[in-house]
Amino acid sequence: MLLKEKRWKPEIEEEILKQWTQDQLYTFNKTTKNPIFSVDTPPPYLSGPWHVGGSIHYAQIDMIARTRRMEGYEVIFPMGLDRNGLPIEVQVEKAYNKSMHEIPRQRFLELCAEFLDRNEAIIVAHAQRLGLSCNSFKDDEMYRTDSPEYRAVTQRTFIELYNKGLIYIDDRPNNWCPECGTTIADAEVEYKDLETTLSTLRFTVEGTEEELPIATTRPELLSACAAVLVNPEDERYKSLHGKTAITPLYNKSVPIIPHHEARIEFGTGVVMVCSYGDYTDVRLFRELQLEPINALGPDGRLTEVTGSYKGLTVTEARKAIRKDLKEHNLILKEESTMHRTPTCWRSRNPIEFVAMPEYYLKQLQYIDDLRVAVDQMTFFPLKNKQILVDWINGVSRDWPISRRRYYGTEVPLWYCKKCNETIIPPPGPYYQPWKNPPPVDKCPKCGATNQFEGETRTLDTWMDSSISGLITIFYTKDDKFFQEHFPPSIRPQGKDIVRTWLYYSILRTYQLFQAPAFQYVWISGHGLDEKGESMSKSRGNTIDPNPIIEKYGADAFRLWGALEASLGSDYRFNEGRLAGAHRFLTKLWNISRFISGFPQPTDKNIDLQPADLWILSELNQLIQKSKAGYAKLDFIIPSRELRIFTWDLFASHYLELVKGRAYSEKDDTERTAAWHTLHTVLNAILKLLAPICPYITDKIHRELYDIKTSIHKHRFPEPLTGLDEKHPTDTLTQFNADVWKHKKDHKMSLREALPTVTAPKSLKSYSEDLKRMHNIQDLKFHTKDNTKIPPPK
RNA sequence: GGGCCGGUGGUCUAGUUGGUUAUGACGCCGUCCUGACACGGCGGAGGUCCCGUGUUCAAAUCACGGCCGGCCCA
Repeated sequence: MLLKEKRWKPEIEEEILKQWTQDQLYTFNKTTKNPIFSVDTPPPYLSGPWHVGGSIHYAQIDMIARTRRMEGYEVIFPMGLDRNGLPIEVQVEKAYNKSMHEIPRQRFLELCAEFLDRNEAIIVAHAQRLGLSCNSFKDDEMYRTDSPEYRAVTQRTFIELYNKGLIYIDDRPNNWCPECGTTIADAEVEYKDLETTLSTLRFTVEGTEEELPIATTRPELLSACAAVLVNPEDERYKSLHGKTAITPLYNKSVPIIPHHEARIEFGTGVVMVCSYGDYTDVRLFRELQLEPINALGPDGRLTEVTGSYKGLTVTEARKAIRKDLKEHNLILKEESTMHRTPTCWRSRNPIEFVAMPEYYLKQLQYIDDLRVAVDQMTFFPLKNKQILVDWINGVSRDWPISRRRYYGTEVPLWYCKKCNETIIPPPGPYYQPWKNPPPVDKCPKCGATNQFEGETRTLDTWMDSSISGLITIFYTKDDKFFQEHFPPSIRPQGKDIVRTWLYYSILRTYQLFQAPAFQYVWISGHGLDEKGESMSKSRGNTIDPNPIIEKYGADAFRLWGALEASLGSDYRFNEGRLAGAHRFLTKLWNISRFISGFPQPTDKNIDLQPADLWILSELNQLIQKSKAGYAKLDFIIPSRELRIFTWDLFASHYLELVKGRAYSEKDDTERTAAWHTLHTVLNAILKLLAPICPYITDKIHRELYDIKTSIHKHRFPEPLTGLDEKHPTDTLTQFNADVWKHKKDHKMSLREALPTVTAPKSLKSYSEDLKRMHNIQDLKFHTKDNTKIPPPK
């Protein structure tokens, strides 16, 4: 009963954690009669450990799960692990200093899995230490996006969409490294300032034959020039708007278009747009709907459209065309310049943009339906819904979903070598076409046998992660359950991946089920560093949560996260404030230690005194405000309310007020009422704080109130009925402050007696408690609202 | 370049459906061991609520413009 430890220490948390694990406290009970609430936990990506922002993010999501549990729901809160995709491949390639193309595919996959397993162990252990109440952390009960089961579901959805005619092949420019001979992803592109030659070429204006000099660093792409841009504000060229230019050497007509992308001060102020000199070109081709010309082939060499430069590499071709242009007197000027050049992180060479056939998922035709679906979901906070709405309004092309990478879910297709027919397998198993035989013996179109080629590409990882919500409610595993509990209740996530994870999840769910993907969407802000910049490995400003948890404990860390981050807004890391959160837990511990010295009365009929009624009435307000905050999933509200009530009202005023009664030797109704009230209030505080600080509340609650059942199996307290809501709280706290100040001003000890004090009349009912608290011999009352204390003689 | 969000004492932050002396934390200053807590108590100093204009009887709160910061996209 009596709390033994003098202080709350982080090490106690580890003992409690062991107990939770042993008791399997948070297991999901499918046969429950309670309403079910399902949380589509973001499966952490296993490229490295969490920084404090990541840990707080998950702690807050855990608060959602714990809140709903204490509201009476049976909660599905899975632990998933996102293991597909490029970053892990890059890590492996860096570690072995080899491209994945230089390693046998099977071996490469094994190396990735080894890295993932190592990172997974670290993250899972950390997630548990943080106090996450996921249903299970058992190895075989967490889901992994690279497991055969998960990938089979991803492939099943691909097959379904393919059969519906929603997937097609199209050419799109990709990042291409001529040195490595492969496509690389955007994430692998590094920008470097490299020296290059800026050549000013002699274009002419059609009709007038007027000279139009254009500076470019990519003369070898001249044959792929599709337009010429001038800035609309540029006075020099206003007369040319809408006219046509003739390219040198190729004598091709291209439109002259006014566009803000042309910088007046760069070169001659006129730029040529080619497929594809850089990202800007790629974008402009799309925006201006220009027809691309493939001057560069997938082999990294120039194509026949360039004429005599066919077969040359980019470097060779640039040299050759400059020579030819000079011979025809088409170069007006050449100068050296620094150019921000996209390069391959591995080979360090400039990359190219080459069009390649890739698979696309249709999405444009769904935009209107998605808007409707989005309006059927409730957003926490509402303002962050706008990020999604803006994105949906801006979607302008279909989603490219195939990747020329290895560590991902395979595109489940085979091709007939003879007639090029695409073979699509039936949904169900996990397919690896690059090593598995096709699902047919002979081609359904031409009848050829054993003439098949498996697809080698994989899917964009968002194809996998966008169905996590369905997995959460046992999609394909338990059809009845799935149908009864669709859609999943809530998608909690950061605002940085609204355009990807959230958008794609909504799109995919709609395509599969023609319904909104979630009931609720909860979108949080970012954890920033002390300076207010978001933490990232590339910035080098990440803060490791582990030393913090070791020093202050997970509860203090979580409480800080709750107090700091108002719903949907960014927050900054600040150790001093975290230490402040820790101090609150010490305070709570000491309050509990004090109260644990008194037995909890078992009597049914308690004769509550005015001071007891006062604090219980205040408690009622606390319960209402806290629960309202929890209902909004905005944890700053209950955490602040609890802090203020517990520290500034309950401890400072009520505890002092009832000490006389509580310590009384007399076994009377007044003492019983004090004991009863102390325990009632503490018990309620613990339950209200439990979702935020699961460790300390469980510990105290077990020691004082329920040794058998964890606080996390209990519900939030209900407000007490029949209490008068009107109490002179401000007058009471002000009176106490006045007395304290008086004694302080007169250098009196707090224990010292005061012969006479005159207090506001509204405090009359607390007379006995007040007299004992301040050691007042004669307490009088008057109709004024001030306090009168004669100075000591 | 475009979009979104924000800008409140030294630092960070609540409050923004407009309405009395603007919330709290950390830090700072002073003081005190009071029957749980010095990781505590009590008292105190410290603010043009980014700037400008406007709407209004009334603006931290609404509108417009600007400056600064963050994030995302291109």
